Amino acid sequence: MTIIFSKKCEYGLQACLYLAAINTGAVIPSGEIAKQLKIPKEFISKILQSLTTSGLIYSKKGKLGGFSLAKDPSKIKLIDIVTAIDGLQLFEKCVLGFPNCSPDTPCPVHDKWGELRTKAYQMLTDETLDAFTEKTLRKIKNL
Amino acid sequence: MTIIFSKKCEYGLQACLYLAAINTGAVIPSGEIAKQLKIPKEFISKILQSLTTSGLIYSKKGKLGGFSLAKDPSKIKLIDIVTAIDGLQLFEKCVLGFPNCSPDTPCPVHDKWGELRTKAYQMLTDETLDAFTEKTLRKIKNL
DNA sequence: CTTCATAAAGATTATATATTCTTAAAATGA
DNA sequence: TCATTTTAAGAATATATAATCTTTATGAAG
Repeated sequence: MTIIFSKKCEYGLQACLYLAAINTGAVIPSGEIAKQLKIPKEFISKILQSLTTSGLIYSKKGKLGGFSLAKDPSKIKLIDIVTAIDGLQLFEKCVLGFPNCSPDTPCPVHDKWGELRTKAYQMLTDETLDAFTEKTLRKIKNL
Repeated sequence: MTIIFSKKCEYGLQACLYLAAINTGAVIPSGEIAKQLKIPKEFISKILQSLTTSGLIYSKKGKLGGFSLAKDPSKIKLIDIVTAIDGLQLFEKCVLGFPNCSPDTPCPVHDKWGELRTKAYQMLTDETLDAFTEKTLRKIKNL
C-alpha cells in the first residue's frame, strides 16, 4: 500500500532525485540506479523509459548506455514527475470518493482537504530537484 | 484511482456519515444505503460487515434487518473508520516510498510531509460524526 | 409453520497495479 | 566485422484491490 503516489511514481521520484543528486551529466545504467536505490532493475527501467517519452529523462542505448535527467535539476520539479506518472487526479478528485465534489456541492471535509491539497501541491512545486541534493545523498547512503 | 483512502474506506466513510446524518436509531438495509449513496449494494454490505466486526456498526439480521451505527455519532470519529478499514499506514509510511523514513534518516520531503500528515490526522480526529450532519445531507441530496 | 427479505460468509470473477521475462535494436570497443 | 552491454518494447506473470455471486442463517410477520 502506498500513501498518495503509486509505486511507479514513488520509484520515479526516487530515481530522479538520485540522478539530480549525483549531478553528473553522464548517463547511469538502470542496474546502477536499481542498486543504489535497492529497487528492482527491470521495474525502474520501465519507469524511466516512460519518463523518457515524457521528456524528463534522456536515455542512451547500447554499451555505456543508461539514463540521465533530460534537463538541469534546477529546471525540474517533483510535480513534473508526479504529473508524468500518476497525473494530477490527486489534486482533482474527492478525498472521500464522492462524485462532483466542488465548492457548490462540497463533501463534508471539502474545505479542510482543500487546504491540505494546496499545501501538498506546494510541497511538489516550491523547489526544484537541485534543492534536495544534500538530503537525497544522505538518505541513499543509509539505505 | 483513489486519493489517500482505499475505495473500501471511502465507501465506509460515506456510509457511516450517512448513518450518522439521518440519525435514526433504527437499522437501515444495505439496499437503502447503496441507493442513497449510489454505490454497489453487495460491496457496501461487505464493508459494513467488517465494520460490524470492528464494533463501529451494529447489524440486525432477517426481515427488517439492516445496519446502524453501534454508538452515538458524537462518539465516533472519521479516524475510527479509517483505522478499522485501511489502518494507520498512511500516517506511518514514507510518502516517497523510502524505507525507514524517520527523523534520523529522513527522506527529502520528510519535514514538509510531516506537517501535512499531522494536519490530515487532525482532519480525521478533531470532530465527531455528528458535526458533519448538515454537510452530509446536502451532499447526498445532490448525488 | 411458512414465507419472505435480509445479513453473513465465503467463493468467484474482474480490474488495476506491480513485477518479471523475453526478444530486438542500438552502440561501443576490440 | 563481431562480441558485449545496454535500453526499448512488449508479453507474460503475480499480486492486490474491487466487485459480484451463491448459499446459508436469521428473524419478522402472516
